[in-house]
Amino acid sequence: MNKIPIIVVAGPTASGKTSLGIAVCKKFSGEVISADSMQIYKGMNIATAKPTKEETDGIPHHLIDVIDPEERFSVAEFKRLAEEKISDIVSRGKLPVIVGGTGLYIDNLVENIELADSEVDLELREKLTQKAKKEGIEVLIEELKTIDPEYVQGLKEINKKRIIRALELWYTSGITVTEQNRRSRLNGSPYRVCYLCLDAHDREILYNRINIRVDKMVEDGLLQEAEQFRQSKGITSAQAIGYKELDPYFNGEKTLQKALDSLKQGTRRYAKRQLTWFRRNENAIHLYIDEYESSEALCKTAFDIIENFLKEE
RNA sequence: GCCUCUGUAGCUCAGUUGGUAGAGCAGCGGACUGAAAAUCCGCGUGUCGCUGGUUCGAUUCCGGCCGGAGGCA
Repeated sequence: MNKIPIIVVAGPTASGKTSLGIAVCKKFSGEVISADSMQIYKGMNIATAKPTKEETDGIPHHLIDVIDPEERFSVAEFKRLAEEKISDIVSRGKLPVIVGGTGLYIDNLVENIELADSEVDLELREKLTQKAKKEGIEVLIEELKTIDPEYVQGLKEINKKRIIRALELWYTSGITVTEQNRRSRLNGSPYRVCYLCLDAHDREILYNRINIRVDKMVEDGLLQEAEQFRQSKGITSAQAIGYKELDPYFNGEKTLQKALDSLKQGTRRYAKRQLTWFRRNENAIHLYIDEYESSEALCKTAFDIIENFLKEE
């Protein structure tokens, strides 16, 4: 069976993924599938730097504004939705272009990592969280040791969230993380991927773009949007960078300036984590934004790479 | 012009009764399989303003110079 060619445009926040993705779509008659854990939510527009109607310029964008902020979402659901979109796009003779900064989502999709058949059990999760709080995480580690000793042994550090998830997986599906990890890659990927990743040699350049972008968000009404989500207190919006950092300002504990500084800092740290994620991907072709005179020059290089990629087969 | 205080990491500052130094914040590196914009783990990155002197040895003591703050004129 022939593999389906897809393009990925990844990279840290504020690196220019959106505009490159759109340029690629225009050039190769593609459609964007957003791989962004926050842009998927309705209404969270300014903080997540969703492309505006003008920016998209007629290019269809999928998986943006499809989930209510109160609703839970996960990699597994992302993969399911994205797979549907890919076959739809391909059936119409268009090229799927995955654009986004959520590395986990992208890699699960393109590497076809198959997760065990299990439902998320928020109640159980909460119970385990409480238990860890009261009796200490060590108790949970001991418990997990009897279930999946291999996983516990391989842990390089104690990460509460992952330990709880491992127990949750076992109690809801009867499968250990070790077993799931083994099974997840049994079926190879149905895709042939051209994985482009925006990057910068000089971190300062990226950080400056972040600072400018945040100031622009404020001009565009970030405060009003944050206040609106403050009322709803959805589990998701509480996580988004751009709202939680403004809480101390609304509570009168911080000046706006200070709150915005920590918002920028949070975004910088996030960008760093994204870079770490993408850096380890050997298949990614890194395009360094500070190697190019202009965004047109960068686009041209990307176009050449994609053209060659599509010619192969 | 004189007097006082001051100069140590990117920033704010400790410290060394003389044996080339350490906190917080910032930063850097890494992990990542159903919350991932989440959640974790690791790492001081330094001409101790410059220059002479004393000393086995000076960031520390002494002199001069330069920069900063304040006071008196």
